[in-house]
Amino acid sequence: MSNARIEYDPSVVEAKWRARWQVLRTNEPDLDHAPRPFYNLMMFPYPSAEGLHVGNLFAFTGADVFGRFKRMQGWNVFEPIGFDAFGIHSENFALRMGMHPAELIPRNIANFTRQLSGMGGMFAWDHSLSTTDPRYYKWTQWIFLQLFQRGLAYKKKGAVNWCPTDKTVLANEQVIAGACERCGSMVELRVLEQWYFRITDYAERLLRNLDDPAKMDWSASTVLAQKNWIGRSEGAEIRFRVAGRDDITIPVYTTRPDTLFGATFLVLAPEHPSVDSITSSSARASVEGYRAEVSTRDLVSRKVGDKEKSGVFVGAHVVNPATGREIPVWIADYVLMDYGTGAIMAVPGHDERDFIFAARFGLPIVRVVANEHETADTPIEVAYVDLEHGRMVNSGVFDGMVPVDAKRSITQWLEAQDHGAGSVQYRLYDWCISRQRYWGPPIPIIYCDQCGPVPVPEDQLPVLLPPIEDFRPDDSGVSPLARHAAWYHAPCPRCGGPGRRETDVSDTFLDSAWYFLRYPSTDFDDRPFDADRTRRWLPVPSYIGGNEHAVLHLLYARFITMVLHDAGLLPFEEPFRRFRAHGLIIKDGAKMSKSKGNVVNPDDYIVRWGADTLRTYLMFLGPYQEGGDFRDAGISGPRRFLDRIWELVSAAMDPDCRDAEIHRDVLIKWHQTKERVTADLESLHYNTAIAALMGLVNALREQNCSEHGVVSELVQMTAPFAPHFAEECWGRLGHAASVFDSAWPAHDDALTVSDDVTIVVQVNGKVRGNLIVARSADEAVVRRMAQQEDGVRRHLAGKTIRRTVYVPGRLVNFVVH
RNA sequence: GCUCGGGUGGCGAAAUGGGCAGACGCAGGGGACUUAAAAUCCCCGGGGGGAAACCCCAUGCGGGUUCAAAUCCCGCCCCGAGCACCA
Repeated sequence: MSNARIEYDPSVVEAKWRARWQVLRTNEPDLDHAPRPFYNLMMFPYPSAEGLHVGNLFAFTGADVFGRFKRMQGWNVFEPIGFDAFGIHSENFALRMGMHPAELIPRNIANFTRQLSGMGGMFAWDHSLSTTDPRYYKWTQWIFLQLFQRGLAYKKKGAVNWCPTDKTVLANEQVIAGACERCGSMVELRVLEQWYFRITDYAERLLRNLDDPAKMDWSASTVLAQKNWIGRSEGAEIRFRVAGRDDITIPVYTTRPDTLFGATFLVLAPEHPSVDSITSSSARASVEGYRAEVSTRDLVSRKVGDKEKSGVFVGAHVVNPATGREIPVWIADYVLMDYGTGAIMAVPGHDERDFIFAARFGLPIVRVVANEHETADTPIEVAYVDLEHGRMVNSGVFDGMVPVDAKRSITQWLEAQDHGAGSVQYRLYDWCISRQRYWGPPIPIIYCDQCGPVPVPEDQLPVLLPPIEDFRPDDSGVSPLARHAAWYHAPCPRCGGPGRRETDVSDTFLDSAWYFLRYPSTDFDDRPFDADRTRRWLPVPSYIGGNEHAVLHLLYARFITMVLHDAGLLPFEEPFRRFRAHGLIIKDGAKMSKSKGNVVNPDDYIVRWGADTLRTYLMFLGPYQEGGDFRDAGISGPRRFLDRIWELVSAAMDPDCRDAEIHRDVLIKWHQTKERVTADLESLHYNTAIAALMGLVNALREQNCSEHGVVSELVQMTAPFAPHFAEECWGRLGHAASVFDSAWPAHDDALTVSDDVTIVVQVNGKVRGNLIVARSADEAVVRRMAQQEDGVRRHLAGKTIRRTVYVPGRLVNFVVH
């Protein structure tokens, strides 16, 4: 047979099947009639100029393997891909290259498309999208309007980091030690009007659903990150009366109302609105000086801990409602205006930060909790913060209680006395969505002197981003769009009078907060997502992505989905049923990044080894959900593995290999492998699935077996990892249709257990021999045989067996003294 | 500082309702084939001792529970990621 000698040439095989998939529309499911829809989602990339590196490919391949597996299990898999191409990254890169992002992005997308189809992804290209396409961002703007109409979008002043050299707003992570990460100049704090989304209204629901298995099955690490980010805490809001004033009380939020008797001063954020009215005339100069000093500091250094505490006395006192004593009021920048009420009761005895502050400024420290070795008068050396242990002291009628109980009792007492009430707070902030930049979707609002901010009517969307040449941000803090007069001036949609467009664009996280809703409906221009399509394909049964998006992207997507659900536009409130975080590829001990100079470009590997070999190698080098170490040398193993399957296929093409007899050992190994690989693919344990397939290949070679049915199923199980290769092998074996339209191999439980088992024989827990017995052998026989093993007999000689431990099918352990 | 991961051969890693530690693979050594090399195929391979049969030690470190611990418990050390004055 002549074609048995054909060598495996990946470049030929891969080009052939990529072309065939495209012609046959193999990867384009019927979105309207698919009987078993399965939406296989992965995080879409930002199309950088550098192209995909193998770290990106690792992520996409793992998701693609899962989609291909599901398809072979009979699902109609929809696996779309798109491009998250708006944002500061593209804009900054374009600025650096002296290009316009509108020119740059299509080029990058073309390169990404080439790479993504080259890796053999099962992508439904007909439904690809780019967030920069007006056909897409029209609906991003529409989503903004949905929130605006429901009162969930609002404007307020917010502090931002401002780089005076780059003349731009910086995100907190772009500020390193108070300096701009790009130019190194010191960052200033500016207060600008910003658009916000009221995500905090949804904090409780966003938190609660995380624990609802009917709605969400997510990686534990991701759930935890979201819980921490939402940061729910329970405590009380307590009102403090200002001494000598009837018109003003100051509410504080505390998680430790039980320590109220130990509150020896109050601290307000420097920006707190009551500061002006309570500051005494003698303190005014120092208060003003302190506030001015604080306001020049950037947001990051303001928030970073482990620095000297600073603050000033405002010259006023409040009354502690528990003790009736007057306590001083200070302002200090360790209290943040945007958490709780912007004011705290300081309990230096039982809070580390208050303790440091009190020690620095000589403020009194009172103990209100004591453990069993301490009394009410034991001086406090370090803040005692344990809520579970110890007893209340110096706390009037609450003395003797455990702090957790006192927390409840004192809250009740406060409510009864009308001094406050139990309260729940969240660490989560409202989502600031405005960006004073160019490369994003304009926020669809027109300001009118008569009507105020007016939403752009839906039928006038999209508000196109004008193609201006000078999109460089300037010193004004106003978006570059404001300089484009023809665009900036627009009539008020309500009264027709002169109006001005909102010049901020929206955050890229808004683009990516709904892209999964758009994919199935990219062919409709009159609606963002079609109701029938959405009902058929969503919520997403499998979403795979990086944990770097554990909080922001995934939380925002959940929030937007919830809002659209409440608006009656979606039949579900959680968009992703199952989410799994993949790991990271490490190279030379570090995460792959351009700044580290350890980026590996997959193109060279695909040319040298083939995409199928690279895919298999990436999935083999470590557990998918943990990542692994990329080393050049390792890739030859997976290639040898494919070569050996190719040889088995060549042999199996011989008619004599049909229905040939299968050695019992091979038969068992075959069924064990099917069971193992199926379970491993389901749980994303790709590295061990490949190891099992290698084991089957080794067994077939040892037994000289290339039975047609076994080799066919081996090829099927290899298909998710090496799709082009498997198609070619499948064809060579004489199967007509695509391997991806074949049914996933089933195993026979009865054939997954071997007839014989190896029993380990131990004496005092140390292995001294082993024996092979029939699985069905009974205990007495096994014990007797075990005692007669040479090594065992030697170690039992002259000793008395005190006890025998027998684990069926596993071991016998003789305990002697 | 807090939270979450993770420390197993020369290397990537397997094995956790406790039960032969190192499956599978890379690199390495030896052999076959070849005039030779590459490719391919076969064999070896944690450390120590021993001629060998065998014996001892070994899953970051120190304790503990158990007939039996990589796996469970207590106390440390190191690495990675995230959060970071959230009252």
